[in-house]
Amino acid sequence: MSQDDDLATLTRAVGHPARVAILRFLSKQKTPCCGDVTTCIDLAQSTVSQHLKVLVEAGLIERKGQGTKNCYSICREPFQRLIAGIEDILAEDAAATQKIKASTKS
Amino acid sequence: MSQDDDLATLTRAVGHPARVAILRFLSKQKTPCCGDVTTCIDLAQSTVSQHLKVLVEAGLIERKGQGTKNCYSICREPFQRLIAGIEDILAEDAAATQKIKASTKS
DNA sequence: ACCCTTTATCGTATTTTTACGATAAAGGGT
DNA sequence: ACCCTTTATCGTAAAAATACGATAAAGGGT
Repeated sequence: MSQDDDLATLTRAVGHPARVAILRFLSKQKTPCCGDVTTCIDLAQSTVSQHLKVLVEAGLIERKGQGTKNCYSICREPFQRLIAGIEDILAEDAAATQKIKASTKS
Repeated sequence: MSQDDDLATLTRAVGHPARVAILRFLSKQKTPCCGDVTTCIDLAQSTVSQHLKVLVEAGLIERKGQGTKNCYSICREPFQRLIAGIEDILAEDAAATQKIKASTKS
């Protein structure tokens, strides 16, 4: 997977109000189960489960099956990768500016 | 617009490989026009224009109509907002950890 | 004035996303 | 063993995203 695809996958997974809310909730409440999330999100249980699946498949969260109660928790690494990807885009801007400055100076 | 909605809008706008590629290109090449982007992206001109529109509407890039040649450039502020939003989610995690540590200690 | 380039928009088809209810699987408690 | 809770998955309907060609608008050059 290219870097662009990776960043697109990560941002797309975050890119829904319900999923942002879920991520924030997971961050506050450590490893809550699906039901905990559902009561806080005002969406059907199946819909919440689907959003959780999207986040798991993107690698942003992790499922820990504890019997009948599955718990979820945030994975920090992909978020760092996301931030790094955004910063990388902005950095290329800075690099380009640098180049222009250098060539103007000479 | 809530903070969650804002972050969702920003990440959703980034969340497509073509748009990531466009953003990266805009960052390297300062204020290129639509045609410049089109030749680099291998998509129809109308499709590229549509992607540019998505990015403009999210506020991530800016259009500067220079007559028949419209030029685009990156807006840095919303990217910072995006990063801040992600960091905010992770920070709540840290804050929660802090709380747990504090309560365990007392 | 004329043509040519550039690019946004329109119309449209296809695919994907989103949401829900219903159902099934999987344990936990008694 | 039985029921009850929990939750993923299936089926499905509606909405949104994605891509393209065709077209129109808007200047630039001669």
